Amino acid sequence: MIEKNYQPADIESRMSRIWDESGAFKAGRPERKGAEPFTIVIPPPNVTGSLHMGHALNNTLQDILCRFERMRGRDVLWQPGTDHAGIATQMVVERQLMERQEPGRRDLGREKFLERVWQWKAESGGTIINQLKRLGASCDWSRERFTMDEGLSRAVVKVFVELHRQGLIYKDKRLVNWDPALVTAISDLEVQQVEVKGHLWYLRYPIEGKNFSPDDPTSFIVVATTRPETMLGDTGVAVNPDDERYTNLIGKNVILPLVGRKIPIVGDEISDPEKGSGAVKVTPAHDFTDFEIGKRHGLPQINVFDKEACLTLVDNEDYLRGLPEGASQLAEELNGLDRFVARKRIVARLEDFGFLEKIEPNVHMVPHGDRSNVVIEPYLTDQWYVDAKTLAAPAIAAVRSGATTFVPKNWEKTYFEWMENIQPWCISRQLWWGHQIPAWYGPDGKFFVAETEEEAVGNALGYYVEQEVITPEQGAEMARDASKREGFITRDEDVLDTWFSSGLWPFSTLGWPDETPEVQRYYPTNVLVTGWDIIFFWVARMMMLGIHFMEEAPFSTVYIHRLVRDEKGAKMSKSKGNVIDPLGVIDDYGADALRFALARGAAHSHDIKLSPQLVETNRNFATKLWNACRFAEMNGCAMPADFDPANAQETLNRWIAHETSRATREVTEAIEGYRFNDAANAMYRFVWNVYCDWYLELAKPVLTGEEGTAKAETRAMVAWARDEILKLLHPFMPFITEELWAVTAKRDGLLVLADWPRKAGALSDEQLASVVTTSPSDAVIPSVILALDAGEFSDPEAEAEIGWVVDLVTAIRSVRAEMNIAPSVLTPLVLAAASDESKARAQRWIDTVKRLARLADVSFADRAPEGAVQLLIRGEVAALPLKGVIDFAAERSRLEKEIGKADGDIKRVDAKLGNEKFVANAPEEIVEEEKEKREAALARKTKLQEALERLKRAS
RNA sequence: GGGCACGUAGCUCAGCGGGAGAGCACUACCUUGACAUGGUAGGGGUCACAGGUUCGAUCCCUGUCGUGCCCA
Repeated sequence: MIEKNYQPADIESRMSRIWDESGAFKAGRPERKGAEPFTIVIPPPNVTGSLHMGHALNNTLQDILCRFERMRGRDVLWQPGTDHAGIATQMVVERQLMERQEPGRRDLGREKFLERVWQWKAESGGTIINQLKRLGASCDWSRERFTMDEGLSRAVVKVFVELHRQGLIYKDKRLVNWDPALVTAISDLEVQQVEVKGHLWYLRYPIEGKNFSPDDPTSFIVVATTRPETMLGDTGVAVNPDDERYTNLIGKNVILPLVGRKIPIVGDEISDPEKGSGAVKVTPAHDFTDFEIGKRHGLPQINVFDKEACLTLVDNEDYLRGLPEGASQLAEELNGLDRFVARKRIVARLEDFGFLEKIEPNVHMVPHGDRSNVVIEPYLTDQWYVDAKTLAAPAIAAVRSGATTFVPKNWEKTYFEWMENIQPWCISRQLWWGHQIPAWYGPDGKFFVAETEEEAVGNALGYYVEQEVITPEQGAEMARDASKREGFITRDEDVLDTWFSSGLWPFSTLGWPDETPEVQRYYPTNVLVTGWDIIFFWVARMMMLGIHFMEEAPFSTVYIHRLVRDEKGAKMSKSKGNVIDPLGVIDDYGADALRFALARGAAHSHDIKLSPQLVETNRNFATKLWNACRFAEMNGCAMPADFDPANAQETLNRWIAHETSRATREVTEAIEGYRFNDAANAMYRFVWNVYCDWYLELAKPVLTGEEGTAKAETRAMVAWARDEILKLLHPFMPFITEELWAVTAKRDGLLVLADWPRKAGALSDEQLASVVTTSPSDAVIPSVILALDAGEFSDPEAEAEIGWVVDLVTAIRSVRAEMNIAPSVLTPLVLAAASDESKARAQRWIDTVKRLARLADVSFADRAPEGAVQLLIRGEVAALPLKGVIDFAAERSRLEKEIGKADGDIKRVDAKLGNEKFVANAPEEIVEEEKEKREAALARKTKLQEALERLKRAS
């Protein structure tokens, strides 16, 4: 029994439980052993995260695919889980410690702190997973994984060690993006370029050997910089070799103001004569461009900052080297200052001595850490790197060859662009939470990489014994007792970038490096679904590592969806306060409504603009479906076991079978093509505008009429079409459809595992195989094809008849509305000179048409009565005698307008047909169509003119 | 500066070579036995602009203008 009101909250909690208990989402269900697998790995959300609209969209789309394929009989594995989010998690736990006024991270020490992180994870790490369940995500929750799990960690170590052995992981001293607040390196992708209103400082650098005077331009060269404080680390000045102002200066030296360091002027193409003064200071240790310039010209790298981006000058050998007496005074004065305080001091000091020429306002992009939101410092450190360029080559090739394809295809260009310009990937992070790097250092800094401490230590001790640093006895002792080697052999403190482990996700979650049956069966996966904003995080990493270790790309398709924005098109952000919380929306309107709203908006070329109102609209759709099912129930609609829609006798029933078949085809093809919006919108139209608006309305007289075969068949068909609708809608609106499935009939099983309505002409792989194996000489048509032909239901005659009814009813309603005829007034209808076919149709539909068009009765006549409103329905006149009601002038102008339209059509077609080139060049069927159009328009015009004549006579 | 999109009804978007569409919003009427979270009807668009290709362009090409995003 269906409840009177649709209440999503009730249904959703109940269905979640039922699905969970049934094990419906589990991969490898025994009855699907022989089925083809369908695999999606979830792009692992951050364990600290909570569900935002982006997740809601991303997972709705994945769920549509999974439920669709599950209903098509595939063995679906949707692999869920979260990543450990090194920086974010560490920040969350540190904040928690602070709020609780407990000892901080450094006070606790590494081991204790990590215990706290695990404790936090146990308590709060399941948030987003539970939220995904509320959305209805049909993941195999029994297989949930976490990137710090034992197995996945083993995969990480193995990958690190192997890549290192292959020379694809190495240690290097390069500039990294350094976050001075979090005190760690971060990746390019964690850096946000933010437009900042800054300044351009023009500084005078005195030329060696000249007497510096601010009034003598030949005594100095002007450099422009956005970061004057870095001048302490300058080791050169670069000018463009083609810049005539400076060519004579190349090779000379300048004396660095305040510092006194002698640094060369070099010629380098990178210097843009148009920009600033045309000369730039070169600070190789603090700027990516300068680093390259420095390398080209052999300039030293002088690092003047510490890890927190405070000046470190005292005891800084690189800085002090070669400086004149008195330099240490400045060093002491500035030492320890924050970079922005230092900037002010240095600028003031430069100004005092006449070294500051001018300051211009300058809007420029400044890198910020996306977590800490502080300015990122290019910083010279030792870090571990992955040779991404080498790994990228096969990843590029996989897309070029079509082994992996992007949907929509144009994202491939972005992918190539990025992959072809990929930089070495810095994978070490100065954090505690994460996979600690499996490298051990000896006293001389030499490192030993191995999968286990035992192995690494063994190698190290062997080496140092051989080098006679220690005796064999000492070595044996240290090998036996870990405390003995403390301080001699130490493990690398750093951990790996979270993405290093996420990159392994498509196979580490399946049990790799163990040779599990799951790896065999579910790798490679079918599709990765992700937003374009993070294409490089997931796609690139998973592609590179997947191909390298599994010898096959991790997914054959990458579906890129757009972003969810607010109703005005602005990106949702906490600071703007325009965030729509998916859970709030689910509370208000239900998960099904949210999912359907997202799916209907998920077009390929646009971001989705979402508003609560839009979700409400889709909740209304759910209500509509609910009430349609209630209607069916109240009318005793049920499907006998042996019911076959293809054998229906009633035209109306054949028509809805025809329309259902068409909807099935549309929806199936749209999902197959990842056109979620087309699929959802096709269902919206079919349910509302076909099933509810016409089929149920037209069926009402039968359902409320006398018992008999027609009524029995209609009851069965109403139920059949309803079931097809529930199936077709299930991937989009799983909760309501499952509920309605359960309450509308006695079922063999859950809807989630029911068979997808067969698309006309589509063969399952199994069926295909059986067709293919049938030898061509075999005259027997495989039975499977016959069965499928029956499944493709088409009935143009039924379509024509119901179309006629629809047109008639619509036209009468329209004219009644125009003439302001009250609904309570029933009018007669006269069909003039009706064909036998129309007469027969009218007889069959008389009750329905009377009801829907509010008619008193229907009769036939040779011609329309005098003074009637005359409607043209599919070439024949239907008249409403409305003496006393009809406004002759208005009716005349209506008919004249109609005639005008017909005339316009004829003229347009005549223009075409009169054009020799058209007749000669256009395809025959188009010409034929145009001729038919002309005929039709002409016939319409003739009839309308007759009607007008009659009207004139009457008035 | 380089790249990718996108300018179609008030709004959000579909259509992408042969008669301009949907949803929402709006207007009018309707509490008719599934549904007012509803029904019926209606108004509303030189498909950004300019060229070109074509028998024919909202659709393909070029350019202009405008908008958004990504990378420098």
